[in-house]
Amino acid sequence: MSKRTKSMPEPADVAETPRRAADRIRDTAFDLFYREGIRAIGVEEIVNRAGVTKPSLYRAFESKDELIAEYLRDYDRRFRDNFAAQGAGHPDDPKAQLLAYVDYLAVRASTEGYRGCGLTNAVIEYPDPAHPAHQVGVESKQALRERLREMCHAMGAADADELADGLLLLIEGSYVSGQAFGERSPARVLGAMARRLIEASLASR
Amino acid sequence: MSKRTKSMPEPADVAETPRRAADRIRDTAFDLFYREGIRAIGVEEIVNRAGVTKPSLYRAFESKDELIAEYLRDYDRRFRDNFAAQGAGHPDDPKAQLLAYVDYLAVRASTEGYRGCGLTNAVIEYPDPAHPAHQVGVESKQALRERLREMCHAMGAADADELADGLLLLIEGSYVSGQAFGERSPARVLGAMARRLIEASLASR
DNA sequence: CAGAGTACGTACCGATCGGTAACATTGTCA
DNA sequence: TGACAATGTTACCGATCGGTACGTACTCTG
Repeated sequence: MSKRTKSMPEPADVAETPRRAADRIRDTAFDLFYREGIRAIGVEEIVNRAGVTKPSLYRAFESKDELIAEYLRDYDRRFRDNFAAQGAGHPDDPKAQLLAYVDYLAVRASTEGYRGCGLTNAVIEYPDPAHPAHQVGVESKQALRERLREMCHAMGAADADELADGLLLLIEGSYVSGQAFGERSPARVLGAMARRLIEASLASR
Repeated sequence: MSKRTKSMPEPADVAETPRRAADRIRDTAFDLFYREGIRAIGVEEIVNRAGVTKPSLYRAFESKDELIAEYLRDYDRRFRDNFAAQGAGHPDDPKAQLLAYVDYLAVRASTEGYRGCGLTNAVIEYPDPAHPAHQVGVESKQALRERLREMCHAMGAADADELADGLLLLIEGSYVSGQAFGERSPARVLGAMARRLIEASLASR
């Protein structure tokens, strides 16, 4: 890792600490919005912690609401990636893929300081359907529901849509319960419960 | 319904529109906090809608945080009452009591404009464990978990604690999903899923 | 080396936040 | 009638909110 020359900056070699103000803002906002809540964090705190200034924020983002929407779209992207990554070890086996994610979530939602799903939290923080935060959150949840339906159908469940909704309830329940119970979260039984619902659906085929 | 005499005011006969400023504030705060979110509502808006003034609020409540805690304690009280009321038709039948609440919730969480559980929402809005709103919310959830465990044990479930947590996940999932999906909420399958988990637990006895 | 364009900071805006001091008004009781 | 408690009125506090006008430093290009 040698110091790069001034005359030839390569984008890749400064990836550790983003040099662009917009990137630092994005990263800082992601962290603060997720951990502390969106309404709880003002733009002042974001720019302070990012080591930049307010005008830099408003040059890169139209408004705080737009920054929030950006954060949530980013969160959604990471979620989809992670959801896919957890099941990557089981190609063409939707049931195993689903259980892999569920088992992952059961652990993650039972760690101290867990803060749930950023998208779910956003929908709750912004109940107004007209607010971008609400909209992005809802769209992501609809996509997840659809994905679960596809998987349940693919695994040959008798009542795929119903099973998918049941699993969605368990998953969302794990998101929020993790925040209230910490290490002893009810989310620890998520895997067992998901298996019971799935088995019941596959048995009654 | 005759007009009461001035000399003998009865507490019960003015219940419709509370005359005391503190009561009006309490009722208005309950409504606004629940529907719009706690952080979204300022004390100014509360007193305006309640038709009172700010000093009246601060004569009755120490601070906004204390008013929030009061709101949540009130919410918890109503929740317990309602939870008991739904099962009141089935004395000495914990399974039927639980299913009665679950069936009630499935309908309520699938109505347009549903705003979930005020306590769950508060825990999400105030992730800081030191904040009274977080604490009251968590305490209420712990009590619910304990209640579910008792009921699952009483109905003779093989793994009562595990089943209780599974049902808690379904219930909490219904609270939050109702806000994202409205009428077509996954919460509509809550009853069917709860029954499957319960039957599985009772069968393996 | 000049000049353009980009990236950023200093300082400030009006509005609203939670909260309070001082005083006037009302209705209820003795 | 007169005391008391409850409420309203008005005006204000410092802090923070989201947002912006304007000046400055750097870098790339001619």
